[in-house]
Amino acid sequence: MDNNQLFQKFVAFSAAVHQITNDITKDVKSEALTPLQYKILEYIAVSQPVTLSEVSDCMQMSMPNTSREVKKLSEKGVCTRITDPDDRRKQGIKLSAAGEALMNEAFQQIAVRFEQRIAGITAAERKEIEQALDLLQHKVFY
Amino acid sequence: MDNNQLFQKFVAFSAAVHQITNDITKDVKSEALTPLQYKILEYIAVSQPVTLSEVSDCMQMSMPNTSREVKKLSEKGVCTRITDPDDRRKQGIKLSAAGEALMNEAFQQIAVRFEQRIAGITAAERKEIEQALDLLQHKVFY
DNA sequence: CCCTTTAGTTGTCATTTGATAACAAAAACA
DNA sequence: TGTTTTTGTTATCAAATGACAACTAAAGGG
Repeated sequence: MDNNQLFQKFVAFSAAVHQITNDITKDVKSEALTPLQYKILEYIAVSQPVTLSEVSDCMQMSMPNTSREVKKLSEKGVCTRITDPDDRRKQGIKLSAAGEALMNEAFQQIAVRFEQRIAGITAAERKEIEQALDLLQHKVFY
Repeated sequence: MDNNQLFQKFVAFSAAVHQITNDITKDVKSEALTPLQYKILEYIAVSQPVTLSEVSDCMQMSMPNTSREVKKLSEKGVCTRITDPDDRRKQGIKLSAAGEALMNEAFQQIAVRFEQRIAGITAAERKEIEQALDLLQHKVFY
């Protein structure tokens, strides 16, 4: 069954991606943040501004726990919350300047490790990789 | 800088893979297992037989904690440990019959969701996806 | 205007996970 | 043979995370 073969590849591939990204982002998170807090901050970084509910949905955690963790993040000065003037129940969560600095540093480290990983690759291969990333993102991981 | 663009894609892609696989495997884990225990069991399933040290390395957890969690898994009857006759310090960890059954069921559920996700794709597209998975796994996530 | 829904907060408790010290036994090595 | 290294265990403690109840305030709908 061809279907099954593709699924096998998918499973192996997902496992590999998890493994490698864990490896690459290992020890990147600031000492001041717990792993969960780092993940939340990473999510905020790429999706800002976000609401608490969006964080809650995407991170698959309950509102009370999300509220607590985001509160800690803003207490640590890495994100800010401003009430949405159109709907004063909602709040827009963004990185603060300190948060931007922190995440820039983190991404920098990750970038270095990523480049080490793909060092010595030809321009043609690079192109192929780029296309493969695009393809999969559109057709499978959308 | 082209380098940076590729890195951006890599980050976005990794995030998407995490998100989608979390979504797909959500609620799949047996009620009897904690998330960590499920991940360990998944690792054992695809790499068996493994030693404790291998689990410890791959899951990036300390030996004491690994020992504890694997002990719980065998107490729950989902894996077995047999002492390596060639080196009696080591032990080969495998899924038990119950563990196999549990993981089969889990993979079944994941497979269903995966197929829903790629439903309505042409044979040519399927081929492309397969090739992209292979390419990335060999050149980036190895 | 009342009622319901949505968005978020606070507090509390249980469970999970991480960290560390102290240990045992087999293997490797000198 | 004695020492060191590898592999794993047990116990204990602290921190992180998850679950839930009770609450506030704003918005929406009749």
